[in-house]
Amino acid sequence: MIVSTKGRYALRVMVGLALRQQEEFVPLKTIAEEEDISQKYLESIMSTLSKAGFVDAVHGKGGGYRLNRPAESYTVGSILKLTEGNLSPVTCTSQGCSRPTCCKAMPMWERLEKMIDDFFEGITLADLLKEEQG
Amino acid sequence: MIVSTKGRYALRVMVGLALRQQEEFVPLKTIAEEEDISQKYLESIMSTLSKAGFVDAVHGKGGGYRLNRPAESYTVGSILKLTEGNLSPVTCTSQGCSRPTCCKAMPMWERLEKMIDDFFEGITLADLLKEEQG
DNA sequence: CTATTACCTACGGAATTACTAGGTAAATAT
DNA sequence: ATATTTACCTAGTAATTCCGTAGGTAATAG
Repeated sequence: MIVSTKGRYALRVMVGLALRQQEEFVPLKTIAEEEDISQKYLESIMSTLSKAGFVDAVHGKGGGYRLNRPAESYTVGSILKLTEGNLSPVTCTSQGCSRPTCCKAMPMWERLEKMIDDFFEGITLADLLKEEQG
Repeated sequence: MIVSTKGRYALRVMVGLALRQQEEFVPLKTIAEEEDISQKYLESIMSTLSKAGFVDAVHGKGGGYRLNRPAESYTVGSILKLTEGNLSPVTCTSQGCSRPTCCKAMPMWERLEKMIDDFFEGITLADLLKEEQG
């Protein structure tokens, strides 16, 4: 599997924040309850998003997190790459091939990786907001 | 990651067998040495391929494994699905979504899964044989 | 009947994933 | 000031998956 819970949670949280635009700061506790994610686990995810500058964070009462850019400017790819590390479908492309001189499959893996990257970079948070719910 | 060593080894083995067409039976030991894969680990992979009827196997001297169909008839997708179980990029599509009624990302995951499936089903062992080596 | 091969069940170590525990620091309200 | 509310930090841990290993049994050929 390419995308673990960490990346999927991050995406859900970002969608949730995008629904509020940049109106207000939303405390972690509220996000965790709304998204039904463990508060403690969510901390580490928000920390990643905050350090990377994807969200603004303020301490104290009335504080919390909010987006600092419009939803159109966040690609799904950027969020997933940040939280997952990378989106390589095989270690061959991310960590090198063990048989570089003879691997017949390498060109295929490279094409696949590019296809997946293009897919995720072509979708923004704003696109996700438009989706019909299941 | 979508494709683990198990699937990648299986693919390499099948490519190796395809190079020999259906001329001869190749013993596991030979395959393991050529592909530099642990003999014991390879056993479990060959067992999967054999049970699924992807290869013929015969015991005893002069025995081993060989393809039972032309290389064009094996899609990469069929080999990887067999050995990996599934090729879902997220558990949401393979094991169900934890928030089916409100997940904005679900349509995206479904599109991605289909894209990956189409990709792998569109490539055969014969296509891989034509690839230039790295 | 011996050598060579595939086949089978079970176990084990390492890495990754998905959290949890317990505190500190900053901002605000009173 | 001080209490409350929030984010931030370091560390640990349980569960799962991945990647193999160990040790045998069954079939085939010479």
